[in-house]
Amino acid sequence: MLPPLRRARILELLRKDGMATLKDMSEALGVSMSTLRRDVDYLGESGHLERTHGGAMLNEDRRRALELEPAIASELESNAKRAIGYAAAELILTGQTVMFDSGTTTAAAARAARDRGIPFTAVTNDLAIAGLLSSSPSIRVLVVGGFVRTGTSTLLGPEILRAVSRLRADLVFIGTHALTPDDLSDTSADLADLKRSFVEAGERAIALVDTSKIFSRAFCSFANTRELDRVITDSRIRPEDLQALRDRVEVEIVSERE
Amino acid sequence: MLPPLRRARILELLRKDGMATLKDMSEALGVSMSTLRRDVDYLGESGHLERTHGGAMLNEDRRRALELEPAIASELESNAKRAIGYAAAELILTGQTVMFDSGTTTAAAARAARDRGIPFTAVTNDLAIAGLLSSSPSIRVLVVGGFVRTGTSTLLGPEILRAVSRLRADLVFIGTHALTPDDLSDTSADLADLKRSFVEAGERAIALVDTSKIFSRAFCSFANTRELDRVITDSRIRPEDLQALRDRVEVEIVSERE
DNA sequence: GAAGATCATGAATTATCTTGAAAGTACCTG
DNA sequence: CAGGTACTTTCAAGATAATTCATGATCTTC
Repeated sequence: MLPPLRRARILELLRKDGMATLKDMSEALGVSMSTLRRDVDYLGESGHLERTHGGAMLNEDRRRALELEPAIASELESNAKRAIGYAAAELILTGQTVMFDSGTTTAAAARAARDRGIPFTAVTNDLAIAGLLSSSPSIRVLVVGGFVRTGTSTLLGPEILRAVSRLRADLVFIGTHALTPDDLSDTSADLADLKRSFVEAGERAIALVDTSKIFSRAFCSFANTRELDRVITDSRIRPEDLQALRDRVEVEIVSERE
Repeated sequence: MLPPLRRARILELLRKDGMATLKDMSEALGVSMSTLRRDVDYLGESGHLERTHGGAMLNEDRRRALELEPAIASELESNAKRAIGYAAAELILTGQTVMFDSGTTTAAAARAARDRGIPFTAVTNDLAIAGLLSSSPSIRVLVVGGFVRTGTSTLLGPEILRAVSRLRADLVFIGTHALTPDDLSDTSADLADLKRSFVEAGERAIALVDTSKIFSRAFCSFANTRELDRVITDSRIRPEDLQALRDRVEVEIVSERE
């Protein structure tokens, strides 16, 4: 069995329950623990899954489709995402206006920003982010109106484009489905249009990217990396990718703690 | 059992009652006190729960921020509210546009409407209502943008007034803080303005009122009872109040089941 | 087409981590 | 303040992980 196939089947196994032990997987695939360990470590470093002692579980984004309990989802939120969110929140100054694109990485930034306790104005098209921020009395939260994308907490639509294009923000946090050294892209034209308008509305645009998304390409490009003011990602980025990216834009690498 | 799963299940247990003893949890999960103690301490340090002597409880702030829907599902929603919501949802016809005012009673109507499974378009200024409707693929959900009222899931502000005044709906469900035979009123001018625009935007306006609110008066009046097409309330209304109300508007009394 | 290099694999060894229990300490409660 | 309960610390056993090496397969290179 070819290694890529084996790795695909590991992810397939994980999709069943969201997590599995190494022992179970080695038996299911008929390979030795050594080989399986190497595969799982590889998939962990590339961000496709998360290692745990004795097993592995799906990457947060891939797990989302399984719709676990929110409390569980939050506990399983990756350290990388938390660290990226924390670094992003550090950039916010008192009184600024900050836009949060829809997504889990930007949600991590929103949570970290809330926990910093400084007053600022937030603008978002994500119901979950709005919910997170609403508990803090020092944060003014503006939700741009639009249609809910079924099964998600994202707001979309022409109304939103108009609303966003009228706004100016000091800081914009953008999530992305895929990032290459050249551009950022996402899965649908709707989303791409919206993210495009977010980038344009901000004085500074910061892309928050976890490494499972890095250097793949999705359907619709929505921004050039040179337009960004910074990319914040985690330390699992490959050195050669980092170099290619640094030729275009300032890159901040966060270290996952704990 | 993998450690992350065990920790997730601890949070799951806590979500049921809000708190639990270490002993109960160790038995429920089938792990030793030592292990459980380590997990609970870990979750305490990461902010997911609060330690107490002999047990643990869910972090209150986190509970609300994480999940908008379960907060409504809990005791907040009385049987009366459920019954009112059910009766309201019965009024919706396939393909109609329905506006949901912000509030727990209207949220009950939204939930019942979602569970009926018929396709319609919903308009709301409530994050929680949008969240619970978004899970149904047959419902188009439009969120009117605005500022979040701190500590609630209500959207407010001038943008929303403009947006609502441009819309037309077949049906509008209105919650109210207080109801007299003459008028409906609420606590702040902002809210009253908004509810006023909701009433005007709808072909038919239906007030959903549970009896704890009936026949009191709040600060700002926002509509005359004669403008309403119907009031839905529960059977605990006093007979003389019911009579006074029926002189002005059609009243539907629901019986609380269970 | 053969010799050498490179790589993937699995086994064996050693190191590290997790777990549960035991012993001692601090803390609530009556 | 006495008795029980919960907490902390420590340790040993088992499980998991990292490291190393031998083997066989594939790929280069001549």
